[in-house]
Amino acid sequence: MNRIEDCISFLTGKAAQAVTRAARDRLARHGVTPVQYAVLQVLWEEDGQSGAAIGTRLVLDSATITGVIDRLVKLELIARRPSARDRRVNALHLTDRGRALRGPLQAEMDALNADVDAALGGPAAEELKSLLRRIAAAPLP
Amino acid sequence: MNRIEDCISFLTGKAAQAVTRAARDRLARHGVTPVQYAVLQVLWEEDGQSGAAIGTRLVLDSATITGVIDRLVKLELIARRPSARDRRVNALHLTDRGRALRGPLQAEMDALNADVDAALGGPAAEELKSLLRRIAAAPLP
DNA sequence: GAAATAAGACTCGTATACGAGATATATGTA
DNA sequence: TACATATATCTCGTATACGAGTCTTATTTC
Repeated sequence: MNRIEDCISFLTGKAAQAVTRAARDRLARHGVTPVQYAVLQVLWEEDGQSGAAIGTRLVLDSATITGVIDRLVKLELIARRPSARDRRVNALHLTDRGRALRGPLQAEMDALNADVDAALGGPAAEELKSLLRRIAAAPLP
Repeated sequence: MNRIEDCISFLTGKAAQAVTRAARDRLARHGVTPVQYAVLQVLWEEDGQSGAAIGTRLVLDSATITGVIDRLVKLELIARRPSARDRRVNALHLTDRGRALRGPLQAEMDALNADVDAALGGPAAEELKSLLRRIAAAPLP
């Protein structure tokens, strides 16, 4: 592998960088980041989940998820509420502002997905997604 | 896009996360990170390049490349040497230790690429690389 | 040649990302 | 019940990543 541009880790990183930049630009219009969006998306599906549950779903370390939640709380998009069942847990609940962002943010991300479809062509985009899923799940030694 | 797992930005990010983790584990045996490896790879090709040239090649902001170079200097793998031609520039030169890492580090990354080939199958891996290049180069609005 | 502009490197602030470790609480087992 | 273990969250330190701004030096333009 003589050229860095042929190295799989460089290629995946730069593809993610390009897509994440587009996502960041779109989401920044609404004051949130891509990872913050991902957490909100999980809570829009089911409110009141724990940080650990969200971290598992998004494949994020507990140290990382703590910081993301801190900033979402500071933005008043979610709130920590102690769980009655398990006193180690803070249940995460959307605020009204957090709920209100659902439509606008999903529209931005739908547009981004459409942009990628347009750039690659629909079948190639589906093929890419399929390969990305396989790589993300592959057990690399 | 109702599920975060179907969102292209999530998929590219998680694929990159998986591959980068494998690269980090391999490179950590030699005390360097994936981005530090990328900088070394560029210098192995041609020693004495500027930070700006490397940043352009690796698609890294000047703020980012400064930090990476700082750490490579601290590791004594490269050294900053003022350029005679342009006094704004620090030419970056490999040290003996930086040169000595070429074989071992390239072997690690060759092994990683082989792992991905094995996980996806050769043709699928080539197809993935091709799609990743297209996405990285796509002009997303 | 002087002024405007551009480019290289750097600093600062913020946001992931993660290893390591600390604390509090649950859970399983002897 | 007592103890060992596991889990949820958090803190700290380090490393990208990048926007914004500064400083110095080149280059362009008039």
